[in-house]
Amino acid sequence: MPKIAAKKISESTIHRLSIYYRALVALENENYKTISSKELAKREKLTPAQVRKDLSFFGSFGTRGLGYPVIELRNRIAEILGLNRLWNVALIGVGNIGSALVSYKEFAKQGFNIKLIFDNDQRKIGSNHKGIKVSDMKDLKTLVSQEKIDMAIIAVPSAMAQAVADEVVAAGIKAILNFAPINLKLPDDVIMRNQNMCIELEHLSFGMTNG
Amino acid sequence: MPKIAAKKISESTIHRLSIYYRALVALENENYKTISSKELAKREKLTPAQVRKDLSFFGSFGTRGLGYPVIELRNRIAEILGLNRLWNVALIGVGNIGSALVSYKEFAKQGFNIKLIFDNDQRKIGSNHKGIKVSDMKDLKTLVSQEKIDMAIIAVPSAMAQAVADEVVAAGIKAILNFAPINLKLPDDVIMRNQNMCIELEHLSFGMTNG
DNA sequence: TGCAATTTGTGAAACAGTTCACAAATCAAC
DNA sequence: GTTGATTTGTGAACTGTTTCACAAATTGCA
Repeated sequence: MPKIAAKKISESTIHRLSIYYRALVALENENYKTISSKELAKREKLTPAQVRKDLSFFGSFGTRGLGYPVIELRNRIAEILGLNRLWNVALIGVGNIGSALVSYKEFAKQGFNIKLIFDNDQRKIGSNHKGIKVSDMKDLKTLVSQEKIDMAIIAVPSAMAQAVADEVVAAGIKAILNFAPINLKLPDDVIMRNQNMCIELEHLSFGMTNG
Repeated sequence: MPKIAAKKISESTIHRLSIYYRALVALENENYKTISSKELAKREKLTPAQVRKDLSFFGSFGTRGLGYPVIELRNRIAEILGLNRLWNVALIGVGNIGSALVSYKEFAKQGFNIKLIFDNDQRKIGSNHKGIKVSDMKDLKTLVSQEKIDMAIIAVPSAMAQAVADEVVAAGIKAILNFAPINLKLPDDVIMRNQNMCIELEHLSFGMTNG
């Protein structure tokens, strides 16, 4: 496996890598063989220099005078992002958000495979969601290690989120996507991303108020 | 209404404002009367200087030696973010994500009121979601102006998202929260935020791969 | 082969965001 | 009041990110 991130890669570069990846998938479908930084930038409302700088952190896979080979670059970015493998994901909490996520096709398409679902509501435990039986939270540790879970998605009410996060960490999971609108306290070796839908709406309302 | 943003406020500051807002609501419930930048920073894993700098863009509402008055600051941030009013929101697309959003209580709690739901699937039109009847996309323009809609949430499949966005813009809406994983092309006077859940998972898989 | 056009890769410059450090304001105690 | 402790508000320094600008590589065409 190639060594990456000798220099630290910025959050924004990683984010744009995901954007490039999607753009390249689209370009492949449109039968492009190569793409220049100029054109790629135009499509995604970025600058050509930014595209080149981002990609240059990971090596040089373009051809001067021609651009980047679409398929090769798409593969390379997939490799960098860790998308050329399957990730086993456990979903904790099968309320509104949780049940939407089970059916969200983009996850599976990118190799994120929701393998286990947990809840602590007795009425939900045992029920079926898209072919997955909801398990009891108390079996978390056992099942997570049995099923080799890599990541957890926390979609429980705010009040329970920290306790759930602690259990997830205790079960040995090192990556968490958190939908609860609170700031989880976690050990340094666990990576976490927050997905707070209200904050995005608030960004819009800020824009409308102070435009 | 007070004039804000003489200097341009950065995206990150706006984002942190939402974080401060939540922290202050929590502090109010814990009966804090004042809070120092030091303590607020500690709670949200930021630096005291950052907190002070962020708040200073909007005036000075702290007391030296004491800190910030919790209720007053919470109110002021609500005002800055535009949270001291109701926003009428139209939801377009009532699939997995869409129906989760209708029931998502945080929206209503922050004054984002989903007033209309649209879909183009005949089987869904007329059906009820949390007391809101799903309308036909072809009535978008009429209903949006009738109900004084301020914002749209687009939760339709990627392939339809641009066409839907065009209709939304034509209906006079100036703010869009987009859940489709594509880059919408919009006029300059329309503000838009993307909410792409896959990208956050990819960020985690990057972290796990290159940790 | 040679020449014009194109486009990458990358140091350097410019810009933006964060942290530092300290004067000024306030508080609490005596 | 005066003193000592605390904490804000903010220029200045610093750090990180983006953009610029150009040499080097490659293509396509004559």
